[in-house]
Amino acid sequence: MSESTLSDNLHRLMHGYRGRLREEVSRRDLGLPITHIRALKGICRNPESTAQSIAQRMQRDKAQITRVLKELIAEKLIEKRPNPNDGRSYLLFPTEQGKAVLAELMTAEQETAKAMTRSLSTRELSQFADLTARMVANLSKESEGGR
Amino acid sequence: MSESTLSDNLHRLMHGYRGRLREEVSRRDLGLPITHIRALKGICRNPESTAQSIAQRMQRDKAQITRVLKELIAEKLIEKRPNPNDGRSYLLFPTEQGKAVLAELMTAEQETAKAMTRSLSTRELSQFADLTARMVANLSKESEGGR
DNA sequence: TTTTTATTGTTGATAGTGTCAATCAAATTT
DNA sequence: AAATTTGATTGACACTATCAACAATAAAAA
Repeated sequence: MSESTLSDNLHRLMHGYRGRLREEVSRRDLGLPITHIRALKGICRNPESTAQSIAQRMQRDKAQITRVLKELIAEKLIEKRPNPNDGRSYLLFPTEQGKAVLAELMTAEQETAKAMTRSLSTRELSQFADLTARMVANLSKESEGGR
Repeated sequence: MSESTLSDNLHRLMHGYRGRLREEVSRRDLGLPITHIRALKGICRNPESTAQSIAQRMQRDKAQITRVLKELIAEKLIEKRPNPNDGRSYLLFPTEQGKAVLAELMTAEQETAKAMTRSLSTRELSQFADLTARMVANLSKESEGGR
């Protein structure tokens, strides 16, 4: 039995993490879905962000990103201005309110991570980060390896 | 910077994993969504399964489970029979076809896991499993700890 | 036993997420 | 100039998650 608990463990972890984060977020009366949070974070952290760059960084469909951005704009957490270097695209900036909200969101995220990793040592945490990153890399680069 | 790549790493890993698994599954012309796969797996592995037990094991909403089961039944991968011990519930059984499909699905899952973990040693793999399980446990048990 | 409460499964409603295809405008290449 | 590519948007749809209400049955309390 338990031939591949890897899969189930991943699902459980992700589900648990997202649920807990949502709790922390709504406890602070920040009614933002997780994708919106991640997008806002990306925009705050990376100046000169465009819809395209956010989509790439999050590895999400650009259609999805367009909709998320539209909602972030509607809630006045970000704004977009024409990109002086490319008439097709817009640069994305957090508003003051957006920055403030993100700060709270980051606190919520840290609380969640803290609860989730409360029994892990620093060493184990960095091991986990390392392993995760390597698996992500394995999944993205297709061409090489055993195929 | 990078205060909490933990969150993003998890998202990326999960997204990558699910995408890859979906690929493997559809390559084999098994048009099953991932939740359905997990439910089928649970039913095959655990005799005497009920909707309730599946929902608990997967930590999913029972409404969601009801719908998934309905579809698995429609595709003749499982069947349900009245539970002799409880007039409210039904016992779930895989059909022969269901068992056959699951076998293929498990192959797909293993291929995916193999690709994802191709650069990890056995030791690292079990470390990862251990850390994941501990985090899941941290998230489920609320009461104790620092709160 | 009768009444009350809890559990199992179902349905409806709605929100969030992911993917694909088509479109328009601007940029780039030919 | 014409053709192609790219950035953003929209439409359509499938998948996933959550909540509330409900009927039937079971279990507990009175």
